[in-house]
Amino acid sequence: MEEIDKIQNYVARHIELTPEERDYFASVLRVAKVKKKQCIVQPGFVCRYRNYIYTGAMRSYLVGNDGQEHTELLSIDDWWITDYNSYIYQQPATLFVEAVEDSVLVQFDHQSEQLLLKAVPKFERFFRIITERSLAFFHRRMLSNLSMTAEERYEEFVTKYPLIPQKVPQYILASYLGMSTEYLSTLRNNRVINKS
Amino acid sequence: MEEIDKIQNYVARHIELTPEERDYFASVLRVAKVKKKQCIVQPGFVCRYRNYIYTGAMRSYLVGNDGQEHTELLSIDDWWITDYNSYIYQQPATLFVEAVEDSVLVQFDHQSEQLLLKAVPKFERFFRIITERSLAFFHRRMLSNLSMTAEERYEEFVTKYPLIPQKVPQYILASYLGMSTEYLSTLRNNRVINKS
DNA sequence: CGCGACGTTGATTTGCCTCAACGATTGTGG
DNA sequence: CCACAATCGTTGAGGCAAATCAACGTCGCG
Repeated sequence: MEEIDKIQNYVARHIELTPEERDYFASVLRVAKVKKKQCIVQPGFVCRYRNYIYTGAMRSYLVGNDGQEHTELLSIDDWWITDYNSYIYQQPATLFVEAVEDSVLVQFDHQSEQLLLKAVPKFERFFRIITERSLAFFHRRMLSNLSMTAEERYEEFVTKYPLIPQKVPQYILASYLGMSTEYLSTLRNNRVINKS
Repeated sequence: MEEIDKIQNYVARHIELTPEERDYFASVLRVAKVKKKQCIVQPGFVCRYRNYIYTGAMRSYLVGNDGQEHTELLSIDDWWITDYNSYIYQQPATLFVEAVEDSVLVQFDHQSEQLLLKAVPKFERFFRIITERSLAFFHRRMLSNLSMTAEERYEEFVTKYPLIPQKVPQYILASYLGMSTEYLSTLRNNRVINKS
């Protein structure tokens, strides 16, 4: 299957596997297709899967006490998504994980991941590396949120990730960047005026 | 040395080492003592070390374009600190890493860490686990910053980490929580009034 | 065609910042 | 051991970035 091939290539960029190891790895994977707006994780239920996005776009978000949605992570092809705290500690989720558009995922379930790590310790290295990169990403985002204004965060986002705003409705982008939909809307219009 | 013993115990909680592996590990470590206000990392220089805090308290912070300090991470004994992006990619730092009080650190330099990973692959597992936890922590902090008010973040912080506010001056706490010193000060006083 | 999802716009409000001045505490050199 | 200067916290006045509220336009889809 092409979905499995793609993630095999992804893994091969970081560690070298024997054909047997590749086969074993493939055997623990599972492909899932989700429709736009469908949720694969909900608060209160333990999150079973770490999801590699083959195609599509997903997001994880929290519904606050005030009823507002706050997007924790926006993720597109060749990236990952899950309720991270729920997945690694196997505790009830606090987030929704939802398809922003029709998507195809490759899923790792938690128990198989543990078995895989025992059987093929090279995967420790694989997960170390991708976790380090994800952490470095979150460090950068944290700094942006602490030190930049709403407008600067928006500008930074569209220049760093020009593909995402094309796929994602603005109310989601706004909730990811930590501002209201209305404010993002006025920012975008001021922007057009300033540029001309 | 007791500093080395402590980190050996820390490691032993996650992986089992042979005596030879323990000795090799100890040989790549280095103990550093830093005085309050001393910086061990500065913008523009590549960050050489990952630091385990034996005793003391450290922080990493960014000086924004406006000249304001934004504390990325506050860390005390038995935790870690570094300019993460600088360390793992070995690129020039953007942060200061400073001692909040006199501290004793156990330092891993980047090159030795790579050699250690080759020589003793079990450490892949060790770093995977601590990186996962750190990432989970950042996910939670991200959500707090997106969904909570300044007052709620302060309340959460003092109940979760009651030890830290005792060690850390308020202007640092404020810059960690993403608010001004003055505002944190008024929050604390309103709080006293409301409780009585 | 009609409804729901999404984006926009303007008026008003507010959480938090900035600025400025003033105590309190700490530490340091003479 | 004291005097003086930093460093740190507090308080209040005023201001601004961004939220909220409300109403309306538009598009896509069942």
